[in-house]
Amino acid sequence: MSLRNALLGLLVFRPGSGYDLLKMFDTSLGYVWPAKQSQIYGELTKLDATGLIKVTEEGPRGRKQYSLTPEGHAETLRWLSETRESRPLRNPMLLQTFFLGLLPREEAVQRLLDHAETSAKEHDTLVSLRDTEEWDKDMLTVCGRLVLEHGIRQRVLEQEWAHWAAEQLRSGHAEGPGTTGTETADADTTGPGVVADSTDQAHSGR
Amino acid sequence: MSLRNALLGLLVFRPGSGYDLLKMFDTSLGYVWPAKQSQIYGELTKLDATGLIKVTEEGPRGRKQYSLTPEGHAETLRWLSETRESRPLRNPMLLQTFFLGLLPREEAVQRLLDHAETSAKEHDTLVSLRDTEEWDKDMLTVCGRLVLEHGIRQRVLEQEWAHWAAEQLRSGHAEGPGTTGTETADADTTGPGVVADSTDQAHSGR
DNA sequence: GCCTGTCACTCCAATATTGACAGGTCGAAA
DNA sequence: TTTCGACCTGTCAATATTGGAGTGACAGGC
Repeated sequence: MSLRNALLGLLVFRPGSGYDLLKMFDTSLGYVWPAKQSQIYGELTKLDATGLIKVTEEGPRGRKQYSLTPEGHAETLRWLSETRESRPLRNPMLLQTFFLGLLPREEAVQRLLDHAETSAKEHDTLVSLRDTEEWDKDMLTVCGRLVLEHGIRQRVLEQEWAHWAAEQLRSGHAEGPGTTGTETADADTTGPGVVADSTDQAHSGR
Repeated sequence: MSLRNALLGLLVFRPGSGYDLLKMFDTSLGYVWPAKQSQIYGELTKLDATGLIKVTEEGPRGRKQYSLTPEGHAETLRWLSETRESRPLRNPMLLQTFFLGLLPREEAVQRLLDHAETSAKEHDTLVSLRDTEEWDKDMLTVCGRLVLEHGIRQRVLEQEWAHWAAEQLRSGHAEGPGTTGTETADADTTGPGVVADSTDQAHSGR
């Protein structure tokens, strides 16, 4: 539902074609809400049908320039004032981290360090983006910068955390299933009864 | 594709039913990869069909206990070693922030402060979770703690950032479209020609 | 005139996710 | 004994997202 609002939001500032919007997603908005071309065009069609935007001009190669209708403008303001229910965000990296104990310790550590390095690179990219003047051209300057700053801080956090986590594992409690060799894929990594079954499960043991 | 791996990952440690897994998503894994009941059951069926897991036991109320097959175990290890392509994560909060300039300044500031407060609450929840012993029962202790720590640091970041951002807006450059009244929903908030059109757009002006 | 690159849109199949509904079992308390 | 609150499984429609194919128009350089 938010792609829709992202598009409306962009169109508040200036009318634009699907292609224009796509470019903006690629260069800026996509950092916080990625969207593919097929999704953008599809959503624009729907928004047009709903009456939140309309075609105000047709250009060279079938180019359609969309603008907000008053309803679209209202909808955007409504959306902005709406209370967000803070649902947890999907994070593939953390998901993998959750199960990192299944890898041999050095590999697990390496994975974390890789993450730190990736984050460092992204950090540098964002910083140089911040310090560039061109930026003002296609970003919604003030608030765009807030978002950018968030990204930068985020990358710093990722690095610090990853190094800390790697250290945790290295100096780690010997406890982990840790060194599950790649060769023996035995099912009883944890052994039986590691976890006390809760309530009803006692049945199945019978 | 990752829900699948999340399920496999959980099943490495102990066999379990859809219901068991659902509970784990609700209490732990769901913080980094939310999933609904309907999705979990569906995915389990698919995994069973693929041969990555199998039913090893049937319990009281039609309960089916799934276990990993050797293939499932292998798949999990493969997934863990796989290089993640770091795609930007969707973040509704940042998306809204991007367009916060459309709200009157005080409201925008308030939104940010609300976010700080929400994060503070979540922070406390996570901290108390960390300091609880029961935690060890259903979490994959070592790595689970790494993930938890990430969550805690994240919430600290959110608070710091939100306060910083709020300050930025408050002391802000008067420039912003800022004080768009709620009453007059006029379309020309930005006025014409704010942004220099790039390349091809010149056509449309003709 | 031809070629290449960019612009610009449409359509589609596959998969992922949400939200809601439906239905049955068991244990314990009232 | 009934009833209630877990427990436990499923299905469905709607929507969101990904990834790609296919099409044609226009501009500039050769």
